[in-house]
Amino acid sequence: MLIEYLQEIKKEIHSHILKQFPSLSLKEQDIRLERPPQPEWGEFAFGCFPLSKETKKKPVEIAQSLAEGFSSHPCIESLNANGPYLNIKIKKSSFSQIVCKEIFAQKNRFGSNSLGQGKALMIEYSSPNTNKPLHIGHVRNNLLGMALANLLEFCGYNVIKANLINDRGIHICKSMLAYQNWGNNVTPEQEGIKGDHLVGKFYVQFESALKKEQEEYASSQGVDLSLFSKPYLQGLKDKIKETKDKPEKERLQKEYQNLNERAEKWEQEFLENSKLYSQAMEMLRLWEKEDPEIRALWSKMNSWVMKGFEETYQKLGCKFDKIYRESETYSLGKEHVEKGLKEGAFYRKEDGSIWVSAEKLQQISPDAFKGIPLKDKLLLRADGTSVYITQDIGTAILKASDYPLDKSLYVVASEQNLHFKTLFAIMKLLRFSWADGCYHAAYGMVTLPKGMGKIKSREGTAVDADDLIAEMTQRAKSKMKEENLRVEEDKLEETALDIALAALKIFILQVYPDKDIQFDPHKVIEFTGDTGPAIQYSYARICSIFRKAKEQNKEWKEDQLFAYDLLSQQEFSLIQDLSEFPQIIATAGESYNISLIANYLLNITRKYASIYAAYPVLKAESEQLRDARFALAKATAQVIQNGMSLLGANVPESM
RNA sequence: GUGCCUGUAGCUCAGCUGGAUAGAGCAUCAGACUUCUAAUCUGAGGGUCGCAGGUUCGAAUCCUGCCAGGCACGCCA
Repeated sequence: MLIEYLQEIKKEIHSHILKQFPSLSLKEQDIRLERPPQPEWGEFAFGCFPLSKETKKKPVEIAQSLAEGFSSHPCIESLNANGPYLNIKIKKSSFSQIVCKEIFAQKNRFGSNSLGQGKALMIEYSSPNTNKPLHIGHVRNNLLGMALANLLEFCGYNVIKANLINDRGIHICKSMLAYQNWGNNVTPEQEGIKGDHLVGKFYVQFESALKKEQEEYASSQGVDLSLFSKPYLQGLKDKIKETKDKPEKERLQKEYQNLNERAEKWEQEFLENSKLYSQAMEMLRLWEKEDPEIRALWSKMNSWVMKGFEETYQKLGCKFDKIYRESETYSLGKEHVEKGLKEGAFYRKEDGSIWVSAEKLQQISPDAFKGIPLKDKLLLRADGTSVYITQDIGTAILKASDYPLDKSLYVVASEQNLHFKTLFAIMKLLRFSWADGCYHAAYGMVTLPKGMGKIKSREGTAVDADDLIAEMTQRAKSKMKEENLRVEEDKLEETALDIALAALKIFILQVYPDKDIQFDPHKVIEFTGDTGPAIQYSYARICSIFRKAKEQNKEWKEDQLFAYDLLSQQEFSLIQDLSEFPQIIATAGESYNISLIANYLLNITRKYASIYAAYPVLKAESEQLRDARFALAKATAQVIQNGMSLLGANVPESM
């Protein structure tokens, strides 16, 4: 077994050190083996720095003396000193044998572990609003969520994938109102477009009508709207920064503050006078009162949207075990807020609204709120209607009562960091034992390049998920036709989609989750270089080798001892990379960091491509060498497949 | 203003639990298809790791301060 083998090497190094320096307090688990920068130097390296203090010798001397004093060991070929490092050369043949044998034996389980054995974990992701179609920002969420779910399942957790549908609120009513006003009772079927796109159209229509109304109102009041606009205010901000003259700077700052306040006030005033907005609010009230007509429209439009989402989910490979709807959880949230009030966790203001105090939050989670000048948080309005966090409280409690959860992950953008800190603290205040298992798996935004503003559906700057996938699939298809077409006609569509999705998934998942991703809608996601298709390409070429081998009657069976010692340094180095896959998975699983896997796959793909060009399998100089290369190819393909499947990407056998 | 995140090659990103000469891809230039799939490979050029201090035998990595960008601080969701 691989783990035992690596342990054995550590053990030997440890005991070898103690032989020379018996008085050391060094423990076996303190031995950290690294990988030398040059493969020729060896497979592992031990830096002698930590021994220097106790032995009162220089690391260089220690390495020297350790190398000289070594005789032999079944796994270790030789020890060499190189400066302060003790470089270890192992018996490559037996190591390769162990690695490949393990991969062949475990197949698609290779790399898995039992980190989460016996633990139930819920992962909530996607969580869409039912008023507009999914865009590139949602795609990042969906891909991260699905990949995390796969990864954690691979790490032994019993994973429950949940989706919380945001199907209630003023934004939903906006689309509904637009449909009622201008929709002429059209259906997605009549229009021939997906339901989410149709509803999204009405949402945009509402927003532009509202904007028009706003402009009209402004001119009737003699207000210059351009002074309140984002670009103008931003320009003023930039000017303040540039201004050196103090009095002038202060004057500008005052002007900025003044304008900001006026803008806010005016916005408020407009909404109070807006016919459209008050219609939408009236609709929300009717919805809360369960007005049958409004509820019927709501159900109809929601089902259109959900049907549209399901199509997109299916393409992206997103699956869910449990669907929660905000419309079904917010009243439970209200109940628990009332309960918390009775138990003294919250307090009630004179107007009847219910709050949690900043002090209580700070007390229960001091670390989370360290240094933050926290304000009291509203949990329930005076009129008894719920706010955003009310329904999240309800949903969290419902989740834990539906399943006995050890961990509960929320895949939500990092802009909501404070919200989740607050939510989790409230759960602790309500003394739920599972509150400590809650974790916000945050990720950065998908942004447009500088000067292009923000991604916003209602302003039409969003990159639509369906459009993007369709366009990429089209490009993959023409690319395949451009090459020698190696794919059967009936598999063309499917393969093109696989390639497009792999490109999209690797593009997004290779980036460290905390980082923002800059996405230029005018540039395409590439298919060449360090991309998803490159990983698939390596896999397809390996499959091709085995197909050709079969045609040429070159038999190969994996359950043999191969002459791995004939392999080149470069090839052996790849075997060592493959042996590290389980460790990558474990680290990724512990830190919820998907990008480690994507980058690992790109790394081994690059190495394999180089090996592919330099070391032919079928035309190897000897049969023994050929068989060893078969083994390496097979093992590489298996690891690529395992890694890609965690990222939710398919690997076609030809492309 | 306060807090969190980010700053590495022209561009997009790895590396960050301190360790050997800071790595890829794209773009640029020069090579390689009668060869297991050229969506590839080989090579070249390209870096004050935001800046300044500190800790250390050793810092892209840890600490402090500053600078720049993003986000949050709503009876919006």
